[in-house]
Amino acid sequence: MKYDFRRIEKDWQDYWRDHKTFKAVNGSDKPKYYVLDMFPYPSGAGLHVGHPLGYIASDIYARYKRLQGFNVLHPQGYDSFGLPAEQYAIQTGQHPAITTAENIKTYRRQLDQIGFSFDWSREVRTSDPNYYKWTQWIFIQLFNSWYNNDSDKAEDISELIKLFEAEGNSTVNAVCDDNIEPFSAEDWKSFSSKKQQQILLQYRLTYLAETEVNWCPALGTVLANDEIVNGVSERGGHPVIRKKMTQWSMRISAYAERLLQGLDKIDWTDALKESQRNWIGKSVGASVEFKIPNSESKISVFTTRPDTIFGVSFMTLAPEHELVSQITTPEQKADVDAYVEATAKRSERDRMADVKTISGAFTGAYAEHPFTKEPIPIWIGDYVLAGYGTGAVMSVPCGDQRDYDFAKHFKIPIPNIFDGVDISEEAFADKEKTVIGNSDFLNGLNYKKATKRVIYELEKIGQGEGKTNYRLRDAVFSRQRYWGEPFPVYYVNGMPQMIDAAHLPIKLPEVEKYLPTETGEPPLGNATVWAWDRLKAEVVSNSLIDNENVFPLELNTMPGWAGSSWYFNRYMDASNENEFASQEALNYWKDVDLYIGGSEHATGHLLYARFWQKFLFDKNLVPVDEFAKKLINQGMILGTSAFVYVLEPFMTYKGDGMINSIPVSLPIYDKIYIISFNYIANADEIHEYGDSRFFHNTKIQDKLTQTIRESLRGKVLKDEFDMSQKYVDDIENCNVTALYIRPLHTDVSFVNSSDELDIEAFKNWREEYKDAEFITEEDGTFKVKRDVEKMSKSKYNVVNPDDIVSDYGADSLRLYEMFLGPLEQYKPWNTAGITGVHSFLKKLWKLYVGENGLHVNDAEPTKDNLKTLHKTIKKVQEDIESFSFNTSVSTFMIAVNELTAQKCTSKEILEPFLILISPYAPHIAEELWHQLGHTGSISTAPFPKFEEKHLVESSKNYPISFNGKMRFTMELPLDMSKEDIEKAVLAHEKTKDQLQGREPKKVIVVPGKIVNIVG
RNA sequence: GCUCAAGUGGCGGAAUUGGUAGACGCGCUGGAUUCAAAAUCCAGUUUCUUCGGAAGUGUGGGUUCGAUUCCCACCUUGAGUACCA
Repeated sequence: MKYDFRRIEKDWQDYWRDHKTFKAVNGSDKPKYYVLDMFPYPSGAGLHVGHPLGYIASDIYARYKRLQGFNVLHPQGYDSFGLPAEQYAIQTGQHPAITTAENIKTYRRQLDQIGFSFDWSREVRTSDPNYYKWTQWIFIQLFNSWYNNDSDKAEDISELIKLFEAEGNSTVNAVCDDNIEPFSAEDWKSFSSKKQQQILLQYRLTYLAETEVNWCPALGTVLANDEIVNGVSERGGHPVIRKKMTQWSMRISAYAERLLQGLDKIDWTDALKESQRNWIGKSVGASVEFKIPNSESKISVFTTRPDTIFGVSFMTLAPEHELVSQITTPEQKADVDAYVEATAKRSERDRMADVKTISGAFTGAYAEHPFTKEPIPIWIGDYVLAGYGTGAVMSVPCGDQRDYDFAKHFKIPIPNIFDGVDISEEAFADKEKTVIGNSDFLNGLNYKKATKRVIYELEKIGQGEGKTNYRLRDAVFSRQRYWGEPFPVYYVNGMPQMIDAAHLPIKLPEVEKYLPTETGEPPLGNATVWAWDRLKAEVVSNSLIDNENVFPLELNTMPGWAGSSWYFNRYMDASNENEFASQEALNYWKDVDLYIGGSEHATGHLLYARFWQKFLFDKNLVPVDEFAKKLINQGMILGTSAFVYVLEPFMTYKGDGMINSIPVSLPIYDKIYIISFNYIANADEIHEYGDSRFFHNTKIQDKLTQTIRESLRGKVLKDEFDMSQKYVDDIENCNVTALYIRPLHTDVSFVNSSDELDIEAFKNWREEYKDAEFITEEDGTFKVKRDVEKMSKSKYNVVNPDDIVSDYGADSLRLYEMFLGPLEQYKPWNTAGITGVHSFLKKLWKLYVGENGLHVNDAEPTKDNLKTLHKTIKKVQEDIESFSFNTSVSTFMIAVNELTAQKCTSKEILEPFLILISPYAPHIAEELWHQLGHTGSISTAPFPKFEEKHLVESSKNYPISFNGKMRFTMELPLDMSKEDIEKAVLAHEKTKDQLQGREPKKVIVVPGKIVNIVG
């Protein structure tokens, strides 16, 4: 009988489905264990071999825990709302609901054939109205809550209203908008309803406000900070600009401190915690208020170094700071306006790419030092960011390098306030060594004492206080897209009103055009049935809006992370129609015991989900305030791409109609090698910024191209750095600016086995390169260069798991993915290696089944049999518990090799061995288990018990080393005394050879381990 | 720039309370089987070597009887973050 994996895998997948083998029940005598994967976006491309890596690991763990006697919850679902699904729908010109359903079908088929032990009865889809009903419901809870700093938790908004009615807002210690105006109880009562609502919005945990947002014209939507990478959108790599828009936001900043503290009690990787800490960005210091003489305005700054306040020689405001226009003197107006305008023009990416150029302008205004009362010139400069702190800094050039550079550049005095420190070359920023001088009451104090003292003095004069600042900003929650959760919100007199929870879900309306617009009009604006009838409590036609009780509905939709911020709770009670999950279910499953997913969600999903969980906890809706006890980031499986190189003069980037400077990370290109570092612009677009000159001259460009071509012809392309270094001189001599060797991804179907590219086929495939000049090898062939990178359809390096499963089977795929290397590590995929695990499975099969059927019998196991089994149990158990799945696959291979060599047929050995391997290769294990005569699933068997006694040895093959180097081994009894071991070793012939007549200086004997002779 | 992680054969990787470096697998070489191929099985495979051995875990130092493992400095790669006051 042969190992017929196709038949076996299908049979057992059918069995599991028909018998609902992995259905988890809420409540059991067994202890609970919740194993969760980050649910996938069902993208149109389907799964590639990288996707199941984490699922396989979690599945092994879930199956292991079942064998250990736990009641295991191991669910799966789809994060089916959001940009990726919608972008795919737009590309293919279909409705997102249709493509999403199709994609989910593909995903499900692909997942099923890998043999996961998911409980599909609990499947969730974030785009399902029965699911997003509760996303909307949670949104309403957030709207109806505020953050009370005194109780340090979210409370009902009605409590806040009571406080306002009783004593105004002066005694309220809440997290709220910075620009809140104080009012009394009388004031509150006298306010119009609209004004009251406006004030409440400044306190609510989700609120509508005009904020500066990251607007992405190409995607037609705003993006959250974590959705932007290197100044361009994470999805598609489109430019992002700053824009003021009225948007829903989440007051996540209220939870900054608790999100930070909570990290200490969860078992997540240090790297991930570090990146969340970084994102929260706590810094402790003081806020200081600087008065502007003869003006109502004050400048408030945040500083971590209040101790250096006597070193302030100027102040700097961000160019966008609201005071700039007010305080600028008429003489400086032209300068300041020009600078503000120039800064506004620069894209985020430009600003990021060019942090070295110092620029700024003097406003002509002066502030007053809080202690010395000296006038302090007020400058503006783009090194101060509008979005951090107050958008203004007190500049202490002697203590901060950026202030120092700015002062040097604009010839502003640099007073020294540090004793015994030379600041003629650079600023002195070492807090630990600081001794303050020239600073009145701070003289002679160190950093700690001076900080304490100065805060005391500032508070005394009412011009400052100790303050903790967080980098974490409130999260923008509106998207101008179609494929997302609609807000349960309608507007009366421009003020948002929540729809009563009883009427949820508010279903996504049908629209004719669901494409986003570049101007920011949300697609829901095209819906004709999208108004709220308050009396009937239903969505009605827009034409009725003039009626007394019919109001417009919110046109924005929620971002992709809305649905993923609480889905782990829904799995606990996925079909509940009355609650997002019953308290009974929530109290039983509590939290995720093991969460596996990618590290790319560190500052997005994983932070937002923690935030919502803490909020739900505050509202007594969930029993724990951290949703996942342990989290593992699986590494990415990389694909091998093939490149061919083409010579190209640099093309201007016109994604948003703007001219950009150096393409630091232009994602529109696959990869760019810069030969020279200037820029060719069109003749009518000549700019000059700082040191980088932009000019245009086609003749020079042509000459350069010629030079490069001639230099490169016949050269072997080895690595891009050498290349650029080698030719950079030529380029500069030509006075020319830029040229690229551009690598193009190649479909491997044009590449033969010796890596030669069929250039004609390639050119037909990518017609735009019909006339391009490709770089050849010395022998004139077009060879591709291989490089390992992220697997992606656009890189033509995708390996489809379907092919692997059909050629080698799911068990081979599962074993191989684990065998590839440590789970957390990034590693390249190489299909060739799978034959190793596949032939292992065949050997495993042969161990149980011979030509004439099963050859397992009741033979008494030998000592060796028992030893092999028990050392395997020990190692595999240790490995699973430390998530070292790659080494347990090796252990299985060793065990099968040994048992085969031992000709083991004993059921007593082979049965427990099958249980051991069943989490990894469940299909073959079930099949053999069944053939051994069992009727139920192997997943209900108990995990074998390790017994030390089978591993006890009587002798040890001692390594004998000389000066630490092992030279030979000696078999000696383990109960031999140190002295006898020494004697036996010294008497050995090879010892004499090694010593060559010298006397051993010292002999180290570690019984049971090693002997080392120092000679 | 800062933070973190990692550097071991042709390749993926194994080995840490410091104790036989290269497990396991791929690839490669030779052999058996076969008309042949696939499949399977056996042997070998870090480098150098005068075949006795010797060197060897990014580089240079240190601690130790003994270091891939601990300490210091540096180099390289990857990831994250970036004028955060």
